[in-house]
Amino acid sequence: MDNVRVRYAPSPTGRLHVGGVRTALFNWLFARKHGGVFVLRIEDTDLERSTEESVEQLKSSLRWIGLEWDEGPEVGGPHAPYRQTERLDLYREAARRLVDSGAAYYDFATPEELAAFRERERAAKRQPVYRGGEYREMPPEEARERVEAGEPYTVRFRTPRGGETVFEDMIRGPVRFDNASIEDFVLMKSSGTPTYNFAAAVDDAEMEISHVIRGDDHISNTPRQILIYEALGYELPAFAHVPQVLGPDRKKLSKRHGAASVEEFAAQGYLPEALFNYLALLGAGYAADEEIFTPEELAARFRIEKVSGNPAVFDLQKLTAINQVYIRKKSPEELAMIAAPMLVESGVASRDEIEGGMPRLTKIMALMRERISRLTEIPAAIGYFYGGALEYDPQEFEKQFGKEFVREAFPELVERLKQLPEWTEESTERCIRGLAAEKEKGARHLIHPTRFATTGRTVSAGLFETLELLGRERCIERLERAVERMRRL
RNA sequence: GCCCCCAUCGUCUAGAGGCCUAGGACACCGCCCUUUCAAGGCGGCGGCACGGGUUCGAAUCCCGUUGGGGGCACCA
Repeated sequence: MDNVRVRYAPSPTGRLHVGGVRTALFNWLFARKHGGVFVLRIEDTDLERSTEESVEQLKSSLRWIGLEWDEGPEVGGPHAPYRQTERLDLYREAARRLVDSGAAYYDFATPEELAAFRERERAAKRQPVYRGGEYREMPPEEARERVEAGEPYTVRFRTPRGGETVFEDMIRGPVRFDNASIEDFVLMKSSGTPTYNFAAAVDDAEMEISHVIRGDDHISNTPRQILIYEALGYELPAFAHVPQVLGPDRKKLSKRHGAASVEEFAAQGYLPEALFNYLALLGAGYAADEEIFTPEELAARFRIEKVSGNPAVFDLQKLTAINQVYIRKKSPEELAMIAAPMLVESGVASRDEIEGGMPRLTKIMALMRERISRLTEIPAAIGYFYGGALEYDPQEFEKQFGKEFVREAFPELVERLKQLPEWTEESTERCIRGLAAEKEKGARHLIHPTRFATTGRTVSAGLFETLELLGRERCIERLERAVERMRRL
């Protein structure tokens, strides 16, 4: 396939939805696979809802997840500008051509008249298909006069009354629509701005987009855009409509389901490469033998015709599982860099403590990296490596220290640990196992209370490596406090 | 209501008429490893929506039903 040019064309009316990223992702994958160009175009013709803030969010979300565009805002390109509000002349010019050729006409009906028409049709149990009423056949000279007189108007497409418009969807095969069901849709609004269908078709044609890959909510727009392409004399692109991303209730994924935008997932501790990998897999029809892939591998294996036509349910648990895999793939150094600001921010440790202790933080992350599945778990998971005395859950404390053997042997253990000439994983292990052996008890009888006393938890990484990283002073202090408290039981 | 799309374990999927006793992954449940957790290993539970055709043979092809999704704007 040569000269592949695809595009992602969001409207900046909110945060980037994961369904949107997935569509962008498929475009990107397709472009990479075929050595093509990935274009970003901002569809901001809805002046009411588009915001500059959304444009920025869109761009930063796309970059965060690793979808750099080859042409588009900021990076430029041969078809600049890439924002529809900066391309208005193009649409006006195209509209003029269509009116001149008779493919479109001026319509002077007021919104009230249109509403009345629709109501009448519905009352008569007919599907309202507006055909421009008297204006469709108004002599061009008369229409032009009224336009020049300043009367408000829209430009409508003169949809053929019969026949059908068919296109070959790369995912679904042939899709057909009766022209009779397509009304004379608006091309230019009375405000002088183009409608979505018109702007999208003109831009896709002018930007020489070869494959239009977009959400399946656009299927019913496709025949209109094809009609526009044809009337303008452009060669048609290929189309592929990818399904939506649904929540567990099979409704379109939204904030109600926990998170729906890229920013929300980032805030919840998901790694960009994990979201990328998961979303690329979702409904893409990759062979199911493996599932952890780099973007390059994903691109090499991507086949648009394998994409499922079926709406896919977003599975947070699976994303989390993949996230865990990617966390484990990160180096301890990288994780320490990520963890540092989180620890300061959550008040777990002071800035000085972190900055002076990066080697130690790195070791901590090496221990903890396979025990967390989201970045946001870090502060809570490693908090006990910082600070002094711990809070103990009274019930659990009693469970751990109420046993006769522990009450007898634990103070002795603490004494011996204090005497240790060096404080290492090996020395503490020898000490604890040694005492257990002397008492003819399994080492776990000492290991569990020691873990609880030093970490305040019943779960942690291996005890001896944890002790070493915790440091002698902190451990002894916590152990002695535990002994004291035990005596008060 | 009308138009369009879709239909394999709970979820994502493999499957392009015989390789299917329907395979994998996540989740779930056991067992193993073990100092707890995690990771890892082994095993288990669980599905072709339904009804008609076509065919020697259907998860695979056709029709219908049901179900889900989307669209029917001077929104995109």
